[in-house]
Parts: sequence; structure tokens; C-alpha cells
Amino acid sequence: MGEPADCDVACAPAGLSMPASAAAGPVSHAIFRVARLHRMHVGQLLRRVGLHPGQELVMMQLWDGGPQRQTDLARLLGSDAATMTRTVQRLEHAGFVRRMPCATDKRVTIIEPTAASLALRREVENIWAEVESRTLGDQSDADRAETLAALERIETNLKIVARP
Amino acid sequence: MGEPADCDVACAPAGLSMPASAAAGPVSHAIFRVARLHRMHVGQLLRRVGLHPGQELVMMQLWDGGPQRQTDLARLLGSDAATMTRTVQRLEHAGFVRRMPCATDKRVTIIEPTAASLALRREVENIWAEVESRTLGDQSDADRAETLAALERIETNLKIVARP
DNA sequence: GGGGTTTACCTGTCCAGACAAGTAAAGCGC
DNA sequence: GCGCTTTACTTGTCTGGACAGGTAAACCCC
Repeated sequence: MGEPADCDVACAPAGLSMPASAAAGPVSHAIFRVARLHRMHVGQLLRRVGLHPGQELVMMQLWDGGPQRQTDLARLLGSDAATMTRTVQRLEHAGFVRRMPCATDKRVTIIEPTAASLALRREVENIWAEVESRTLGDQSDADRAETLAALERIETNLKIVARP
Repeated sequence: MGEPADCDVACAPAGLSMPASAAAGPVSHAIFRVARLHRMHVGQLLRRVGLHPGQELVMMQLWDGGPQRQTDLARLLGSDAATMTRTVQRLEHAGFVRRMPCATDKRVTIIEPTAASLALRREVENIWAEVESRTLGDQSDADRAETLAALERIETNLKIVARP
């Protein structure tokens, strides 16, 4: 570190909830804040059932669609193939998932939920319902629809630009 | 892995963009997808200037507010103190930030942007403007306001629940 | 059927982020 | 002044996520 310095300015409480640095992109900044808050809520609730944020999406996809190829899991969840490899490894180690080699294509591995994981399903669905409820608060149905529409507009825009 | 298994069902193309697992929380799922897409765009652009997603927020806060205490940085950006420690360490190693011990309180370290970092400021602001543009697409001003309002509604709700 | 390409997966490495635990300094109460 | 609490910061360890690089199998085309 450098030399000791006085910190007159620095010690002043700078308790602004909207830093001027966000002026360049208020929506981008809001996405960042909302995403972290949302993830915090999900993680806090998932912790009770022994899952980490992101893993519950894999399990939901498996409960919902049954045994699937690992590459399809990654594609459906928009995840990186490498990330999916390690997430599945951890879920397997935790006993929630089983990996089976595909008989007709030796490259692929089929991921299937274990019987033990089924006990989690109801809890995870409750957690998601709880988070959805916290996220939307007491909004009216019309507001909820508008909220979802706004997010989907953003998603569409970001997807369009991603493929020039 | 388990025994080889046939994968008749699994090999079928399951190219749905809206997995039924999202039914429990469409808005939550959308937040997740939007956040990852948004982060991808930011990271892709920031890579050119040698920053990683999240670091640009620290730099913007420093450029904007001048030298600040590390704990204030963490609080303003809503980040974990431990995360801020390592982020600042990496920024210091990259030469964008300097750490100075506070003369009046030996616990605190003052973080200040280096002169070298100032050359990045314009570029980072352009990147954020670009991401904001991609995010909002060709929305009208009214739509943009509604989008921001929707995100802020979510943020408010998640903050309220966070403090029972 | 042989060779190049594509696909599926794995590993290494880096980053942010969260939690736990620890240290040192400041503040506070008595 | 002494002890307890709070604050600021650090480190360890776990996770998701991204990129690069590598391997083996399947595919495709001539």
C-alpha cells in the first residue's frame, strides 16, 4: 500500500443509493442490482434443501423433462457446457442425479434425477413460488404482466444483438 | 457412471425456450435469463479494456466519488466485504487502483483510482452506453421508463422482504 | 472407406459472489 | 483503565460462470 493519508473526504458518509455512475445506464445498473438481490433470496432459501443457485434449475428441468442429454440441459438453461459438466458432477456427488452413458452415442451422457431427488421437488417448487411472491410483492395482475413483458423485451433485445 | 442405457426419449430434440419448470416463477426465471445475458454482453465489451464484470462498477464509483473507504465501496455497490477485498486487490495488481492506509483510523484503507485508470473512464462509459442501448433496443422513451419502473418495483419488493 | 469437420464432454484457469472464521483496531461502558 | 462489543478487513472454501484447450466419438463428403 501507499503512504498514510488523511481521509477527510473519504470518511464522510456517502450513503447514496443511486450513485451517479449509474447515470450512463440506469436500466443496466438496475438489472445488476435486481439480479444480485434475487439471487440472494434464492440462495438463502435453497440453502435449506442443500442446493445452490443454478442447481435448482437443472433439477427442475430434469424433474420436468425426465432423463436428458447433458448438452441439452446446458442448451435449455443457456449455460456453458463446462459449467454444466461441473454442476452435474456436484449434483451427482450430492446424490440428486445419476449419469448414464448413452448406448447409441458414446459421446453423450444421459442425466437423470434420482429417486432421492424427488423428495426435493415439492420444496423447490415452494421456494420458487416464495421467491416469485417476494419479487412481485403486491402487484396487480396487470402490473405482473407488464413486469414480465418488460423483462421479455430486454431478453429479446439482448438476444438480437448477440447474433450479428 | 451407471450402466449404459438407451436414450430414445433423451435424444429427441427438446428445443423449448420456455421450460415448463419456469411455470412456478416466470418472472424469476426471466430475471435469471436476463441477468446472464446482460452480464455476457458487459463482459464481452469490458474484455477489450482489461476489466471483468463488476470491476467497472468499482471504477465508476471511484471515478465518480474520488478516494473512498473500502467498506463504503462495498456498501454502495451492495457487495460482500470479502468480495470487495479481492476485487480491489486485483484492480490494484492491474494498476487501476491504489490502496492507502487511513491516518486517523488504522482499520480502514482508502481506495483511490490511479492516473492510469482515468484513460479507461471514457471507454467504460461508452461500453455502458452501448450495453444500455442493446438492452433497451428501439423502445420508446415511455417504454424505457416503464422498463426501469418495473425493475425498480422488483428491487423495492426484494429489499422490503429482506428486512423482516 | 478414409480424412476432415462437427459434436459432446472434460479439465485448467480465471473471475465474482457468498459464508465462515479470524485479526486488529476503534469505541463504549463502568 | 479494563473489558466487551462493534467495525474494517483478510483469508479459506465453496459455488456459478466464462474462456481456452484438449480428447474421443460421430458424421459427412468425396
